[in-house]
Amino acid sequence: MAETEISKKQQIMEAAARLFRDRGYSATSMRDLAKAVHLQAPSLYNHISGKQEILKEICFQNARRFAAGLERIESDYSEPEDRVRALIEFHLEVATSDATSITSFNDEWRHLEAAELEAFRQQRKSYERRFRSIIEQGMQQGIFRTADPAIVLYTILSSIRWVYDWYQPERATEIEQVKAEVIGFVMAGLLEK
Amino acid sequence: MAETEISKKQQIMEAAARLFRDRGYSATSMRDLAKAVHLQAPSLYNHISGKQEILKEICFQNARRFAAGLERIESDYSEPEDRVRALIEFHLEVATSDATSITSFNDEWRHLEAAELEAFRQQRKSYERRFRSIIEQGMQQGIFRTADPAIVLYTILSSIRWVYDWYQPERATEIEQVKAEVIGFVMAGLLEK
DNA sequence: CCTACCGATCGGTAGG
DNA sequence: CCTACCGATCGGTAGG
Repeated sequence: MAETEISKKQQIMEAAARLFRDRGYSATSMRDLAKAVHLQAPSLYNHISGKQEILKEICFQNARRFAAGLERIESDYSEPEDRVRALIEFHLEVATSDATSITSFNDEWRHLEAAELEAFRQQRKSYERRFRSIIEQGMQQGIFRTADPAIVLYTILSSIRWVYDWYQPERATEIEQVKAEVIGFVMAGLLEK
Repeated sequence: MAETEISKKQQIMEAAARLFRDRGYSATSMRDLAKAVHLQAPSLYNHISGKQEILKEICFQNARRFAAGLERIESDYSEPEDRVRALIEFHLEVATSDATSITSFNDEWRHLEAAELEAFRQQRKSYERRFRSIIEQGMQQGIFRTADPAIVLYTILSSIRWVYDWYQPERATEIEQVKAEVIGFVMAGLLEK
């Protein structure tokens, strides 16, 4: 049945994301993964073509998600300040709504094979370039403090990353506070005066 | 000869740190490591007791380094603002002087075995507690903006981390600029007004 | 979806 | 410091 097929593949993908996050791609065996979804290892191959495919899907699915988010924010807002604020909020939203998949995306992409690794790097580079040009615009307009845009970009992106490792669903009540404070902190570092 | 023994072990440790950074602990085989230092795999065991020992040494050596740095800064400075500034500069100095070893320390410690993992987590927790209490002091004194000290701590620590991944020795001329701008950015987010 | 099984590679030891 | 080699485990296939 197509319906159960899809659902089982989804289960496998989610279990894989969790295992990749907890142990890393290389330390996760297909037998570990099979156990997590109550299958024997060979049965996995009825749903997926291999370990590498799982990683590929996780990485590129998230790359598309970030590209789409950036697209949306660029069309919803025109001021650099609003755009950066929305981007930080977007990153934090993703971090708290789908933390497991994102930590694979953040940390395990280096285990992609050569061709996919290259494509992934290019997509990330493109994302960074667009984010950076928003920062540059804000500096040119005198809204942001003048600084090296690349340094500012990486500092902002990194400053968000701890949330992926730290966030647990039980802390749901705190998440709005976390968002507000991280945004406050970063914007204070960014804005002129 | 003791002298050559020490030097060869050092070569192994440095090659391992580089491989762990590039491929991760699990994806690095003892045969990879042997090749990097021009030995056959079994010969490694004349210098080290096993793969796990290498990771243990990298992680705890760096834990001691950070503990010592914090100790020194706490005795050299008394004002929270000076202490935080010095801590950020210290992290950036370590990142640029010994990037390979530190990325293992940052990312590969989760592959420590149970007993060491527990000890490592405790040491890190202790470091974070001391750093956080400096932040709390600054807030109580009205020097830092009032916020959740834990959120501020993790945001600061993360905002420094990209340098480990990004820094390459050829960029030595830029490093003073990177330091100044990261410190400027973070302190602007932290300071009242 | 399973059992049976493949060749490759793993960390590490024996013995010199 | 090497050759020879160990048992365990890896990702994945055959065949039903």
